[in-house]
Amino acid sequence: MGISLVKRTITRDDVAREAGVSPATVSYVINNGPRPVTDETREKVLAAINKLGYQPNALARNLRMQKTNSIGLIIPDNKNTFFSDNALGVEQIAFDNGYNVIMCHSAYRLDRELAYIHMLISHQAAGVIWIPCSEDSAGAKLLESFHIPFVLLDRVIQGVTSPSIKADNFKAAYLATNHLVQLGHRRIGFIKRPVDLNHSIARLNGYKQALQDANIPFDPDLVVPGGFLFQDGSVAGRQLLSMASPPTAITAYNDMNTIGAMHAAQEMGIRIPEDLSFAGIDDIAQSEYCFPPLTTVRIPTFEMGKMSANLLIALIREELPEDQKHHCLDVELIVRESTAPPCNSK
Amino acid sequence: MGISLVKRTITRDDVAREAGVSPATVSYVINNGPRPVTDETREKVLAAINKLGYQPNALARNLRMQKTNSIGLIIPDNKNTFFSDNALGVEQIAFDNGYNVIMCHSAYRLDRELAYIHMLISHQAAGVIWIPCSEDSAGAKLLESFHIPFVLLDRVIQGVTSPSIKADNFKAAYLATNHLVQLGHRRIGFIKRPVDLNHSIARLNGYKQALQDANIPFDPDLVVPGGFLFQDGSVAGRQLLSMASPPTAITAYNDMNTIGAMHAAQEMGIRIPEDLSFAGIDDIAQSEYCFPPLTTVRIPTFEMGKMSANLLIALIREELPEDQKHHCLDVELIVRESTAPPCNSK
DNA sequence: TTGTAAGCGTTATCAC
DNA sequence: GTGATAACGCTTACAA
Repeated sequence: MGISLVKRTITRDDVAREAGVSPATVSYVINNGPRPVTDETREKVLAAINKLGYQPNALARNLRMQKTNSIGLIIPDNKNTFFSDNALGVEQIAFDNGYNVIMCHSAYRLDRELAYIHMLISHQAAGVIWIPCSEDSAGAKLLESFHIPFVLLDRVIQGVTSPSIKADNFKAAYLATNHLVQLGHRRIGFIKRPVDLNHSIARLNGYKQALQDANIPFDPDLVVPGGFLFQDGSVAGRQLLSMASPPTAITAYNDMNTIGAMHAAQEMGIRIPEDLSFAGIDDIAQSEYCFPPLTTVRIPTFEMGKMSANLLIALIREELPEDQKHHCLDVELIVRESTAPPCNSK
Repeated sequence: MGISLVKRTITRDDVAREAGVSPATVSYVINNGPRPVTDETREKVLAAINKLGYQPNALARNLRMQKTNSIGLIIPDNKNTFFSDNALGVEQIAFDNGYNVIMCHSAYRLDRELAYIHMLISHQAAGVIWIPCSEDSAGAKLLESFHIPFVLLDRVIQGVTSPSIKADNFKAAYLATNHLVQLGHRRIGFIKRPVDLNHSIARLNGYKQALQDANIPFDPDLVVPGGFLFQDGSVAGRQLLSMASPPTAITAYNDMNTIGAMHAAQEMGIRIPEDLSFAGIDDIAQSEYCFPPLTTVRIPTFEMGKMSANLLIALIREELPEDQKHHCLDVELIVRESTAPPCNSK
């Protein structure tokens, strides 16, 4: 027994009746205030809660309190580990602080993004963490008009001054390119994002700066567009490698394209790293799995997620100092080298 | 203007006042029923809604209706693409049906799982999709006692009769192993899950059956435990390859371990596929990125997520026929072969 | 066809 | 220290 089989919710009034106290007293026990309760009464109430298996109704509570513990997380694609890893960081901090996360996938579509924003407003979300899929500001305006705080993750929107978190994308590309420069390469191919956004432009600039610092002239022919699929990187790689004077090293705005290009090179029978070097930026795929090992710059996605949640919670609690609204997280080069014997040694 | 700058929520009563009608009429317009409204009144109401930027309060609505549109999704780890891909499928179907998804990460911890289940009960979740991290039935009992329907994804819990979705794990391992058998291999190593669960036992059995069907005696020495990390697969691979009489082909209960083992072999300078073949089962990493190309069995994670959401929604609507409660999704072998010239041709 | 009002399960302000 | 009771914003039965 103990478990009710009738489909009627057990309310605070039931608990009060069972414990022989008033409904208000039950609230005071549950919420540990705002008024004191004698230990004896408390015991009675807790016993009744236990016996009835009472669970407070968060809907009623939130309606009354005029606020919720829900935060919306809007990301373009959970299949992409860059986003899902961010999501994990957000969830972790949210959980630790008693918030729950409503997952919203825009699928890179503005209409879905707006639909979700309407939903979040309707559900009285306490705040939103958002990786926008465009620079459109309609959603931001909407959230602002309903006084729902939000944090922009990885992207920016023109004219929106909300807190933001990003990685040091310039440095990421700089480090990857510079690693290849240090290996002695002077013709370094770069696969760029097919449609440039703020962060991909920063990466292209990092590439250019690393070349410039090494007194290597920038050759626009060595920059080719990749794509969002692994195969796109492969195509871009083949394009670079079939040039009259092909690069001796390749990097890209993200690892999906780096790995695709590396794959293409391997299919072409080119020896890596003897005849061609690679360095990546770890957005999406897990470069760790590559062979030969691939040196990459790690983007701290999980940390970005955690930080954005911390920022949002501070914002909700109105405890966020103005000078801590915008953060750029540092990135780190991870050198991976093969201990494998040369290819033809066996 | 048009957007209120005072932090006061605009309610249905405000709309009614603005439109010069009663609050009830506003509801009838918003909900398209249950009573008819003249076109003229409707226009007035819609105009007022628009002018005031009114958004109905879902909390109040749900409290009144005694039900919500929220479904809980409990997964162990969103970083693992097996789970995040499932999540994407769930979200897609949920969105299409007007449900929102509350993401709950158990991080493989029972206490977190239970904490989330309590949260979902408290929030009056309409249903739950759950990839349990253990065979403990406390959470299931709790959900049942609150009459919250749930679907078990990929796992089963002893004594729990809720609807379930899984992949044909037996067939997956059978296909992978059989692929290697067809290539002529007779000593095939298998990396098993360190702690066996229902699905990993099915995979081990699939491996055994494929051997048996080819009249290859089962050699327990060829089965070694892997782990949850890429490195674990690498260690297991080295273990197999340093045997007195090593296998000529290797497969594993998941691709994390397959790829780890393949990596180990490459580090050891072993030529693939000339001296050693691999076949995988695509749970986690994206085998597509491997070189040499890796033949794998695709587990339809996205489809599993979609199907579980469809099942749950039918269950919520009490429209789920008894004979459609349990589903086992088919799996498919994806043969990938290299077009690369042999390793030493250059 | 439309208005009025009860009630969903809470919290918090009153009295006692 | 505790018990009644008025909101919170909505849906819907009932009244007009």
